[in-house]
Amino acid sequence: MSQQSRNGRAPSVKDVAAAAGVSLGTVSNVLNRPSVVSAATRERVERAMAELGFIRNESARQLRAGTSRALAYVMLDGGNPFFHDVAEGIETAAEAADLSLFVCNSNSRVEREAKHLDRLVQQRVQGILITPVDPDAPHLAEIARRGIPFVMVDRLSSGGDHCSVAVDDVLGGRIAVEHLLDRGHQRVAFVGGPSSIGQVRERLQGARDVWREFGMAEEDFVHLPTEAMTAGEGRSAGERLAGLPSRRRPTAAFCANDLLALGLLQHAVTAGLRVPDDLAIVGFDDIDFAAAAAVPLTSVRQPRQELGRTAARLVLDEATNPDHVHEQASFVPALVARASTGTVRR
Amino acid sequence: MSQQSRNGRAPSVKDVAAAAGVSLGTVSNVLNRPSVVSAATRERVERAMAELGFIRNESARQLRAGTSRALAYVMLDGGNPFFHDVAEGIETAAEAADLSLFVCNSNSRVEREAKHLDRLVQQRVQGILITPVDPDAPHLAEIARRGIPFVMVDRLSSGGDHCSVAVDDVLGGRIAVEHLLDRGHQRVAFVGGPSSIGQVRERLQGARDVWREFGMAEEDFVHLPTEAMTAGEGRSAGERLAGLPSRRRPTAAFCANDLLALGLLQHAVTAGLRVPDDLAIVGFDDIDFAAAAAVPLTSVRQPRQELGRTAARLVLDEATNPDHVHEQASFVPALVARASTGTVRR
DNA sequence: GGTAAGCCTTGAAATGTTTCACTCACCTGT
DNA sequence: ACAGGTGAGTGAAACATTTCAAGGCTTACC
Repeated sequence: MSQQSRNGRAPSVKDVAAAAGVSLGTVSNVLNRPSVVSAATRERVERAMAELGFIRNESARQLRAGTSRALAYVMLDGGNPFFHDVAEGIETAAEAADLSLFVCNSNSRVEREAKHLDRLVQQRVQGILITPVDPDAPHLAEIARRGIPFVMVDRLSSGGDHCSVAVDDVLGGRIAVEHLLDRGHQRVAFVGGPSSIGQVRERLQGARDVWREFGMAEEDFVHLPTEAMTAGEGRSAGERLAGLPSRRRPTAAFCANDLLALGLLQHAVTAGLRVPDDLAIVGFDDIDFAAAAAVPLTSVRQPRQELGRTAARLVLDEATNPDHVHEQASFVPALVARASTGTVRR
Repeated sequence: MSQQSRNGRAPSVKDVAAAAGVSLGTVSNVLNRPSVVSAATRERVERAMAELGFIRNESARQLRAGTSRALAYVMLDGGNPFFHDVAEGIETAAEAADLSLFVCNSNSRVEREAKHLDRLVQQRVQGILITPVDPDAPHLAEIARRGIPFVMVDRLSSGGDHCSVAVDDVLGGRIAVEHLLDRGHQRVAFVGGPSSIGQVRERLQGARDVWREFGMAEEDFVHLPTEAMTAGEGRSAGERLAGLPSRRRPTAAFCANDLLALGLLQHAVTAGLRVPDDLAIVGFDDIDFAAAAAVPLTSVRQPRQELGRTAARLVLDEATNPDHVHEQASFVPALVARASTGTVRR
C-alpha cells in the first residue's frame, strides 16, 4: 500500500495536497479541524495520506506551536523502583492530557542532571518534574526563572518560587520509630546517608525527635551512616552493626529507604540473625519488593503513584492556568507493619 | 544577567544577531563552526547570547536537519529491573554518540506500545530499540519498512529484516536444569508464562530438552504456568506448588525470570519450607535483587548492560553506515550459583 | 597600483506545519 | 435583483535554524 520513500524523503502535507488535488491549508484542516472540511474532500485527503504513508512531522508542529507536546521527569535513581512508580503516576496524568512523558535518570550525578535539563529546555518541553540531586543547585533556579513550569518531586521547596510534592519525611521518621518503641525496643539504629540528601536528614530528625520525646537515652540511638541508598550499602551497614559489642548492639534498625533495608535484611539472615527476633527492621517507601522479601518488610509507605499524579497536575496547572499559584503538596506517610517487626519484646 | 523574556518570547538567533551587530548567519557559525569566525566577532556574539539567555530551539534544528538527535528504547516492563539495566547500557552508548535517549514503557500492553511507536516516528527519532510485546506485530514490520533504524532487544528476529540482540534462551534453560540435575534433583518444576512470550517458550524448551537427554521421566518435569512474570505470580505459583501431593511435589524450581523466583522464594519461606533444602530455586536474568534476596538466588545471568550497548551500536550502524547489514547478536548466558541451590541431594 | 588569494561575513533559501484573513460560489429572504 | 450570509477552500506568512553561494575587505605580491 503506502509507498514511503518514493523519492527518498518522507511525504509532507504538500505532497498530500498535491496528490489529493487540494491546497495544503485544506490538508491541515483535515488534520486539525476535520469538521470544517466537506466529507468528500476529507475522504479524498485521507486516502492520499494513507497512500503516501504520510506522517506528521512533530518538529515542524513544535516549531510553529512554540512548545512541544511533552512533559519530562528527571529521576534520581533508576535502580530504585520507588521512582518508577512515581513516573508511572506522572505518565498516567500526562496520558490523560495527551502529552508524552520523557523519563530521564540522573543517577544521583549532578552533571548528568544538568545535561538532561539542558536538553529538555532545548526541546521546549511544556514542563519539568524532577527529583533533584541537590534542591539548591543553581541550574534548578535557572529553570524556574526562565518561566518553565517546574515541580520538585519528593522534596519540599524551601522558597515559594515553584511547586513541590512530597511526603512529610519528618513525620515518616517519627512513625517508624514510634512503631519500634511500641514493639518494646530499647536500642535502635538509624541506617542511612549521605546526609547531603535532605530526605535522609529529615527522616533521621523525626526518628530522633520521637526518641527524645519518649525519654530514651541518647546513646541508645545509633546512627549508621551509608555512602548511598542501595542494597549493597545496606549489607555493609549490616556488617558494621554485627561488629558492635553486644551491649551496644541495637535490636532494631530503621533504614532511610527500602533498598538499604533489604540489604540489611539479607546480611542479617546470612549472618544467622533471626528477623525480627534478633533484629527488627523498618524500611521506607514501601516498594513492591518490600512485601516480596523473604521476611516481608515493615515499611513507611509513600503514596508513590499519587505523588506522581499530583506533581503532573501541578505542572499542567502552571503550564495552562495564568492564575497559577505555587503549591507545596505534602502527603502523610503511613506505616505498613509486616513480619520484619513482628514481635513485641520483653 | 540574562533577561529571559524581555518581550515574552524566548530570544532567537535573530535577536542575538541584532544585539551583537552581525548577521544571523554569523551567529549560526559561532554555534556550529566556531573556527571560521574571527575571535573578536565570536566573543561579541557569545556575550550577546549570554546576555539574552539564548537557548537553541531544538525543533527548528530538527526541522532543518530532517531528523532528531535522539534514540528511543521501548521497554516491556518498567517494573522489572532487568530492563533498566539494558536501558542503562543503551544510554551509555547513546551518550558517547552525543544522542539523547527517550525511554518508554509499554507495560506489556500492545496498544501502549503502538502509541509510543507512533509518537516516536512522528518525532523522527534516529532509531528505535524495542523489547516488543509481540515480535510479529504488524506495527513493528511497519517501522522497519519505513526505513527507520530498528533493533529488537532480548528477542532474536526470525526473518532477517532487522537487527536483534538477545541471549540464547534455549541454552539458558539448558544450563539452569543441568545445574539442578547436577545437584541431584529428580523432580523439577518450570515456573513461567504466559507462553505467548517467546522467552518463556524457549527457556522451557531448553529445560525440557536437557531433562529428556538425561533420560529423566517426563512426568517428573512439572510445568506451572503463570499469567505474568511478576513476583505476585511467583507467590501464587508457590501456593500451587505447595498444594501438590508430596509424591509429586518437585524439589526444585526453575523460574522464567528473577521476579517469579523471588515471589516463589518468599512464599516458600513464609510457608516454612527451607530453601534450598526443601526447595531449590533458579531464576533468570540475575538482576541485582537476586543477589540481595534473603536466600541469595541462583540465576542465569544475561549480560544486561552489554545487551543494551550492543543494541545501540547496531542501531547507530544502521543509521549511519550505508553498507549496514542486519545482524543477529546472540550472547551466551552463564549460571551464577548462589545459596538457593546450595545443597546436593542424596 | 593593480590583482590574486584568503579570510570573514552576509543574505536568501529551505525545512513542514499551522493559522488567518480572504475569496468564491451558492443560497435566502425581501 | 440584490444585500447579506454561509460554507468550503485557498495562499501567504510565520516559526527558528542551518547551509551555501556570493561578496567585501585586507593583505601580500608583482
